[in-house]
Parts: sequence; structure tokens; C-alpha cells
Amino acid sequence: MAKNSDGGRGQDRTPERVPSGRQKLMEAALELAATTRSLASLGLREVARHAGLNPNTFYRHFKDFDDLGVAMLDELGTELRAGLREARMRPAQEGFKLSDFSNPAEGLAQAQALARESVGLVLDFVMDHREAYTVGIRELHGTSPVMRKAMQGLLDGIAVDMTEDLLGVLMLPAVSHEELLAVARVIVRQMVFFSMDYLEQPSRQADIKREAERFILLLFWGAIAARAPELLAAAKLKFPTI
Amino acid sequence: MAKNSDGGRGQDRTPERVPSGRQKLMEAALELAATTRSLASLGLREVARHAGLNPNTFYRHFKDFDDLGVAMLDELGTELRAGLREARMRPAQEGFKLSDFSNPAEGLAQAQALARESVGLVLDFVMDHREAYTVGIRELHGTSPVMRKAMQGLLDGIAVDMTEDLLGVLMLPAVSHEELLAVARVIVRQMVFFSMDYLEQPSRQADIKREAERFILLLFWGAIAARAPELLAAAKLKFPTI
DNA sequence: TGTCCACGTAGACGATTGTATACCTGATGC
DNA sequence: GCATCAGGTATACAATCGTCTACGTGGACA
Repeated sequence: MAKNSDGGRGQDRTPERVPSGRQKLMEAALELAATTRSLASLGLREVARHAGLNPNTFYRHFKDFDDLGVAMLDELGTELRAGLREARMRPAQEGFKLSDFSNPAEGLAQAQALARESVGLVLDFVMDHREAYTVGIRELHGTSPVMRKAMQGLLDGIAVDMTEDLLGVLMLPAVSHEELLAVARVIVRQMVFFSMDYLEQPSRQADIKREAERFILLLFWGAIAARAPELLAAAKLKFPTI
Repeated sequence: MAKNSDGGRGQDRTPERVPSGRQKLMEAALELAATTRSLASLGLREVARHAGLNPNTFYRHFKDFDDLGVAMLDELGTELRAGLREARMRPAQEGFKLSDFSNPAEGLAQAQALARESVGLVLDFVMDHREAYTVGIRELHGTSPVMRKAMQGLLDGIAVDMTEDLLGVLMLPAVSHEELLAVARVIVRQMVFFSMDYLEQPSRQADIKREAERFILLLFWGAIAARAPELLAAAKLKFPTI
């Protein structure tokens, strides 16, 4: 009775091939929200119409637009998070080794390559899921407290993943776990803006990519400089220019 | 004919004391948008009702909600920008001097004090204009291209101001104007998130303030480390812990 | 004194909205 | 073989919406 929003039963049961109503509604909502307006301000009838369904069908699957939004975010959010983790693991298996900063020049060069790889990864994902990204960020600062919390949770989760992965690959000297997490959260949030620019200014994509890399390196440089500045003197020449 | 949105004539002409319709509408829209929904999804009648005016009065002053939004942003945006500039000038007159980094320890300490002052400034402003800030950030990633551009322009303008002011106060070694501008833009954008946290988590305000200061210092550390790492070795002890 | 004009009001229009009630259908379980 | 039920439909209703046309002010200005 109070238990609503039937948690995606349709997906569990069907072989997940047929678009089956619920999916149609989510896709319609995504398309409409990306091109027209915010999720919360979408019309129930509008979405149903765009999905080719009867308005009342909406109630069969969702009780709210918050409900629908959370469902969409669960789906795409876990996809993003898993994609990022997997892709972050890939270079570690291929060519990367644990980079010990006892050889600063080499370690920092690897850090740069890793930053470049990660930035490209995120921006590619954003390009591939333009609609979902647009809507998601809209909700990040949007009206619905439910969606805001959910989006913030997703971003924080990504930051936690990134921290763990980085701890496995990089061995930063004297940078604590908490410090690294704080840096990761800052990076994730900044990537929100870089991604926006990337989508909105296709002609500047190469520049934006470089700016994002540079920002990340700057943060790590700063973190290291605060703890072990002597390591940086040797690697000065390696820092990318402007 | 095509020239619409009469640019605030009502304000110019009246002694600016009487709330005079146009102002009432803007205030009503601000309150409703802050508590209810996005600007673009507001009802024309709803706003007029909340302002105690006839629905059609809206047309006398604005043609759009974009129109109203831009008017509000002009008003509050210039207030914010001027307030920040003025407040950034204040410490320079009182106690601060041009900090030459030829004496690194002292210069970095001053940079830290300046970062603390600036962060406090922004967060105070956000607290004082909670509604406007909330609505503005909503529009930053919102549906209306007009409002998005306007908000992005405001943030970039603040970044430009900050760059100029910093160039006048700090003398960073070997950090070019463009680099400093890029850093300023990143800081401004990150402050959007810090401000959100600050408003949404009153119990963590002190922590958030410190995190923001630390982030800014980290960036400057990084920028300096990339150019003149030898300067940092001497100042290592001054960096704030965690 | 007469005439604009900016500002605000009044009433009405068709369109669209969210939601309630009722009916249909195919699969599932006993 | 029959009941149950999730998924989808049809119809209807009051409420709200944006916008149109028309009218009423008070002050500015000639």
C-alpha cells in the first residue's frame, strides 16, 4: 500500500529484451527531459504520449517523477560507475605498474598518462550518454531533494572508487587516504563542469581535455608539494607547458 | 516591435523606493522558484498571484520567463560581483602588502590568509542571498539556454575579476596571466559546490570552509610547483595540516 | 485643457494537466 | 479449468494554464 514504485519487477522477470512499457516510459522521459525541460516539470501525459502509451499506464510503474528519476539514475549510474572502474583497471593490467615515487620523474610521467587516460574516459562516456548526462546534472542542482541526494551520492561514489583505484596504482608519498578522497571529490565535481564545456563547445574539445588534465595534475602537484616538495625539483621539466 | 523586454524602465524613472509591480514580480518569482520549482517551469499566473497582481500585468514588464530571469540576474549578479571586488580590495588597504615570493614563507602565509578571507566572503554572500543563489545555480545547468549563458558569463566575469585582483596583490613567480585565469575559473566553479554544501549542511560549515581554503591553496601550490618548485621547499612547514 | 501612454484590471477562450473509476487481456498458479 | 493479477486502455472531471481583447486609471507633456 505505502510500498509503491515496484522496484523494477518488469525487468527482473522478462528476458530484458522487450522494451516493455516501463522501459519505454523511462526512455521517453529521458528524451523529453534532455530536449525540453526538467524531469520534475515533465507532464505525466506528455511522457506517456511520447512513449506511445496511455497516460494512466504511468501509474502502473511509477508513483512519482522522483520515482522514475531514481530508477533511471540506478540504471545509468551503475553503468557509469562500473564502466569507469573497469576502464581504470585496464591500463593497470596492460602497461602500468605500481609507480613508486622514489623515482620521481618516471612516477610523475605515469601520473600524467593516467590523468590523461581518465579524463578521456569520462569525456567519452559523457559524449556517449549525452542525454542522460544533461538530465542528471540538471537534477544535481534541481528542485527535487530526492534526485539531488541521489546524484550527490553517485558523484561521491565515483570519488570513492577513484580513490581506491588510485591507491592501488599510485604510491603517493605522505598523502593520506582522506586527503586523496578530498582530492578525488574535487576532481569529480570539476569534471562536471569540464564535461559541460566539452558537450557545449565541440570546437574546443581538445583544449578542454588538456585543461582538465592540467587541472588534475595541478592538484596532485599541490598535494605532493605540501608534503614532499623536494620530490618535485627533480621532475620540474616534465610538467606540461600551458 | 521586436524590441521588447523594456530593459527596466520602471526602475530608472521611479525614485526606486516603491516596489512597483516589476519588482514585486521579480521577488515573487524568486521566492517561488527557490521553494517550489525551476524558473522556467513557473506559472505566469502563479507568480502574478503570489505578487498580488493581475496575471496580465506580467506582460507589461516581461515577455518571457527568460526575460525575467535575465533581469533578476543583472540585478543580483552585479551586486555579487561588486561586493566581491570591493571586499577583495579591503584587506589590501588595511594590512596586506604586495607579497613578493622572494621571501617564500611569508608570501605563502599571506596567500593563505587571503584565501581564507576570500572563501569566507563568498560563503557569507551565499548565506545572505540563499534564495538567489539556489535559483541561480539551478539555472546554471537548467533548461533555458539564455539563462545558462548568462550564468556562465557571470561566473566567468567573477573569475576575471579575481584574476586581476590577485595579480595586483600576489606576485606569483612565473605564473602567467592565462594560467592564473584558468586557476581562477576552476576556483569559482568549485566554489559553486562548496557553497551548496555550505547551505545544505549547516553543521559542517566550519569543515567546508577549511576544505575550500585548502583546495585553493593546493591549486596555487601546484601552480608554483610546476614552475618554481625550489620555492616550496623552504615553506614546507607552513602548509596547513589535513 | 486635452491627449497620450505606462501600468494595472476584468473576463473569457481553448488547451492541457493530474487523477479517479471502470473495463479489457494475457499469463501465471493451483 | 478457474481465479488472480500485472499491464494496458477508455472516459470523464475539475483545475490550471497562457493568451487574447477590452476597459480603467493617473501622471507627463504639449
